[in-house]
Amino acid sequence: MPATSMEQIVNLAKRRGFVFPASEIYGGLSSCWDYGPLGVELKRNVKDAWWRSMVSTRRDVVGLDSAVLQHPQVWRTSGHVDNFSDPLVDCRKCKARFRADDLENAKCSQRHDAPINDECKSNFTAPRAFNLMFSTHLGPVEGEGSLAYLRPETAQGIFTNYLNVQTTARLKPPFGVAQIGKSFRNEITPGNFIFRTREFEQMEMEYFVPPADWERWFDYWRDARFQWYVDLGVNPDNLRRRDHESTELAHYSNATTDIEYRFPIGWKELEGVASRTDFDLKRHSEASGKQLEYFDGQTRERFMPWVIEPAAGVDRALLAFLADAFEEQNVAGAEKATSEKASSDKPGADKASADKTEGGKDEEDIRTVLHLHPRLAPIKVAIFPLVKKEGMPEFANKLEEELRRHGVSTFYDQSGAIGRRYRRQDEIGTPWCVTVDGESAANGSVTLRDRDSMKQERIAATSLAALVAEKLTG
RNA sequence: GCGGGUGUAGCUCAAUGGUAGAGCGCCAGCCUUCCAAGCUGGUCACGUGGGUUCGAUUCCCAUCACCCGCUCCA
Repeated sequence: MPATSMEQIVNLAKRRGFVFPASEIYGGLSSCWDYGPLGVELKRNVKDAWWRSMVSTRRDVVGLDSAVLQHPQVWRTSGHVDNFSDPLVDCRKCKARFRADDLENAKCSQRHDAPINDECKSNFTAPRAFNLMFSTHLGPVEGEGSLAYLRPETAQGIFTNYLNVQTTARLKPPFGVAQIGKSFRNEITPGNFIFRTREFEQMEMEYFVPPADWERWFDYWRDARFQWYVDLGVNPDNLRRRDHESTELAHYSNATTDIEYRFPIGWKELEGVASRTDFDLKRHSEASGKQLEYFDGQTRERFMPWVIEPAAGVDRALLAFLADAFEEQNVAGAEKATSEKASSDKPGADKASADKTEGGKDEEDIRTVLHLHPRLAPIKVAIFPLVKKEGMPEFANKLEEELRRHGVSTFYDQSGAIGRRYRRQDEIGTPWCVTVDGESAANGSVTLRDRDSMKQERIAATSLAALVAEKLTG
């Protein structure tokens, strides 16, 4: 189990404006969360990184943004109306929950996992149906004809647009269609902060391949998706792949691999890479009467593409990035050493530093750092005038404007000691801090401080924008 | 949904049947030339709704939310 607890993440998220409980002034709403100023930047950066990796840098994948509301027939065809609802019963005695349609295989935990008997059944609550899809009504009149569902996955919008996209973008398999957007599932048990919520955001890509090649592409995407997290700084030791047992496969899949992350709450699914076979296109073709097979002009062959789907959750990816980046360092010893060294040049400093050492002997000095990948960091560069005089604030202001013009997200802070300002930025994952001092106005140089190494270097202020851009793309 | 726990300031925690206090943070000022220094002042809370009571943050009930288990997914 990782040292970081979910509580620490939630606290930091609240304290610094990443994530707030939704409707908090009214007591909150179950498992709903709002993203604050830093959270929304982080989330955007996660999505941008995904889009860049899946769409922008590839010629074989295009994007799509389909509607949350689709024709109800879409969800009947996709199987979500039938397969997304489970009748459940609870045992009043042993508090276990069973699927009402699978009592044959249920075990009673109170009697050493013996099969449940009539005595158990007498303690059961009445079966309740849980349809995981949210329903709503289109138009002012509620009736059969106006029933609509909020999408439980973004994928179906891709399948229903398959022909539109394939023909207009003139694509031939293998090719992919990517989409980022909100989905909704009326989960029986949401919880664990933003890990499982009823409203959540997905990053899904449907990759259409010739049937004979499905295994090759399945392997390809499993590797590629795993590597994506590693490239964005996630410790590979906290990542693993888990193949689904045949019994746990979704109704549309013949093979699925989960990419799991070691969250503070244990190993949990981060992303699923599923082979969806030709299930969706075939069903939609049958139900709509539209020909969705691909005709290969070269081989003169006609085939229904198979689909490999990497489907990631934005919110849980964000949670994983936060958890993985989180570190609390006890720097009491290290800080003392440097401050003694620094102050030894000054007369009369020995006594003061000795007092400090004694007073802080068993006290902890915790430096909270988010080691976010620079591309994910909500703020790239923080700008500090060393003191509020001698033109330093003015110089710093101009530098900030310059950086913002270059699209670099910045934060200006002139309040408190310089060390405190560094700590503030460490806590929200800002990779670089720039300090403007007395020399800056004279020779245009500033101090660049690195979050992870805490090293400082002297650079020309005018080179900063290019330097940051290079580090972000490199 | 079921069982257990929790709910006081932005965060971490106190106290109390007679109307709440600390540390940190934050804001303002002074000071300060590179890793949470110091001084002064300030801001901010009893989850919500009922009940008992002269009086409830405290006791009771309900409700909401969060956390830990039981089950499902991205």
